[in-house]
Amino acid sequence: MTATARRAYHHGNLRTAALDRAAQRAADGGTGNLSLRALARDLAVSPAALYRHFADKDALLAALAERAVAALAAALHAALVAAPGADAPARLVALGRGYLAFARAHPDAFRIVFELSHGAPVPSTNGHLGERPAGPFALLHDVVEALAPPHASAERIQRAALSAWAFVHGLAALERQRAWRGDLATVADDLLRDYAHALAASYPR
Amino acid sequence: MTATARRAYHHGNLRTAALDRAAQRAADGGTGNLSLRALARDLAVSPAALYRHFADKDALLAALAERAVAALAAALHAALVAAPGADAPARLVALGRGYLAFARAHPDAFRIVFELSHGAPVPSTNGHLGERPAGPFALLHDVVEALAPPHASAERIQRAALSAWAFVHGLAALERQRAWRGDLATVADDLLRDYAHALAASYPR
DNA sequence: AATGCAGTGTGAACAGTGTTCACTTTAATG
DNA sequence: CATTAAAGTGAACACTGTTCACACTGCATT
Repeated sequence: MTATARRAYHHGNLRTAALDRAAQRAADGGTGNLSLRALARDLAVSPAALYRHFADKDALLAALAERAVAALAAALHAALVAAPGADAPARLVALGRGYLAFARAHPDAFRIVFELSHGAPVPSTNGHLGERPAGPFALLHDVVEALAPPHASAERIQRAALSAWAFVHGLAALERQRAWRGDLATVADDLLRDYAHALAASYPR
Repeated sequence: MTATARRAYHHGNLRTAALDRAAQRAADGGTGNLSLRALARDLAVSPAALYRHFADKDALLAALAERAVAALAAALHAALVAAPGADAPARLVALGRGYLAFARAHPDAFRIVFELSHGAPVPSTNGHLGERPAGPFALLHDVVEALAPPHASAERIQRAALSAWAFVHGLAALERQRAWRGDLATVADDLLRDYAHALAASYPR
């Protein structure tokens, strides 16, 4: 936004170019195959040049993770928008499907969001997932809230949202490592529906 | 088991010594800080020596993962044994607690099991998690089966077990990255109980 | 308009890495 | 005892992340 984001001196806005290329390079080959020197080579730039924009390789990865979080949020939002008239359970299912689809389509982005190489603090769900949620988790929280009766306590909703997140995230993680012979995708879809209905049914009591 | 496992020539059973040291080194500092050369230095051995026992660094990591899977299975088994007279839901909760406790106590081992550096095939739950389960998943499968009524189809049990695994795994993953302010541990425990009861309640229908 | 000056990029260097290769040592086996 | 295959060595190669003194660039100030 300052002067950095618009145009640069020699190269013409490195940083974003570096991030683009890095994301592209991570897409095939994984995060492990990402080397600063190779990246610099791709950009026809000295290896040291990158250090004017990223303090560290981890900083580069962190910036990449930030982008990935935004992309995930956008994907989830799109999934909700694509199902406009649906009731709350259906919206929850749509959200879960979007989550799984994102994890499937961008495994590298998904991975980098949820496991910053050195186990760093991690923005994870963007901002702390605890109280006033923001980012991807906010969408889930809202849907879960809509699913709950009006008298449901905030804490209960919070917990339900966390539970749902854990469930879908677990499915994504298991699916990513092919821990199920045959396509776990369709099974996951069924489980997703079951979960949403079970959650909805759990409230009247 | 052949001659390798018992005793070695010069060093006295490298490989296991290397794995021990590697596990210990991964315990503090993470898998990323694990370097073959440093490992060789620790063992007072030439870097090339390790290549007589591991084709690759990834092979070393894979062997480490294999160990971790066994350790996880042992931990889960111990968790079950520690709750002898409990009914099925309580046993399921015990299993989940054991899983989370393991992920907490050995984050490195947990991580290496579920994300082999380069996204390799991954033994994950030991053998394929699909049909006749073996390893850690087998324990879960049995408990879920005990929870279900006799007329429940094998497929349904299979799915329920997968669902439970995904849920607990998701909790572990979220907890590992502190995606919840305050201790997610106690909340996770509650959610675990809720889940077990909800699963049990879902059957009569 | 000339002059600073901070923002960018360079090139060379350092330490450390995974991996290979020809070589020597070792212990068991015929 | 001689052979042989396993086990370990040392040097080398091609990389990597990171740093440093330096050179360039364009904006702002005098």
